[in-house]
Amino acid sequence: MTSRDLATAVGALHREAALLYTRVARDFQLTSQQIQLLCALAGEPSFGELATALGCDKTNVTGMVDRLQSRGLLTRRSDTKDRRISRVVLTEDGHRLREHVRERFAQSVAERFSRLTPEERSRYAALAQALAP
Amino acid sequence: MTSRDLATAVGALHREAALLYTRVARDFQLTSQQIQLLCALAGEPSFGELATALGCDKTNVTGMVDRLQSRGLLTRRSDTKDRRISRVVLTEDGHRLREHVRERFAQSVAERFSRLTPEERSRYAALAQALAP
DNA sequence: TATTGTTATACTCTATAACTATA
DNA sequence: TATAGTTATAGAGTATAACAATA
Repeated sequence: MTSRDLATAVGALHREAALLYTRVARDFQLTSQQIQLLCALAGEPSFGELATALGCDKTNVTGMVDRLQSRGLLTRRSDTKDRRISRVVLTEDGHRLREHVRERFAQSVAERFSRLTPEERSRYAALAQALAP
Repeated sequence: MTSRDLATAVGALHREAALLYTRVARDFQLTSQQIQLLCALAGEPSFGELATALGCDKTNVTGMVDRLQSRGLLTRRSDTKDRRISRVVLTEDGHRLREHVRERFAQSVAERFSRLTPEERSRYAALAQALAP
């Protein structure tokens, strides 16, 4: 498999996943970026850590957290050691919603991959070979 | 591999690809969505076909095409059979740029996957198994 | 009547620069 | 001085509703 073929397969899988994220997000009245922020919350990350995980600037995280906080899904907590740092904490509602989102996304992925055309299947099989050691 | 594990791996690959797209796009002074529109241009799609391929509303395609057209990368062409339909055509500059973008993205993907940590590699290997027939 | 692309509107995401409060 | 989060700003992506041209 050439690097171009690998890139094509990765691009196809990326678009596929993006469509699923968008659909799931809409079902929950959220944006795709918002459910990705929720699912990226491991522990209690700082704003900077969230920005790195999401691949965007830290200035954007402020607004995204604002909007999710105003919906009661998460809160800010001051770091006890370094008072410059704010940490993002899921509320109970946030935990519940994230669990539902993950479950729904997993269902969507499973369903989508069970309905691949032969062409799509062979493309992903080639991707699988390239990824395997 | 459970459907949750599959979804986790797909999500990780999606985020990985998104970061690569963003970086490549910035190198060409474009947005991630713009290079995805360019790369999604197979033949001479209508606006509606583009919207479906990109997973967004047709109303957004108008603006995205406007911006790329003002940079000389593509043009509109009226369908000869149905005058309601406009088709999007890459210019010569557009073809050249798309080729460079694809090459750069392929390089980025190849380089990224050559530097996976053992943990990442095993996660993707599990994904590969789930994707293989 | 239905469909295609467009416009208007409102909201979200995004990066850059300048600011504050902490370190 | 340097860093973390914020604000202001500008541009781009997004969906909904309403519209003109065409079928």
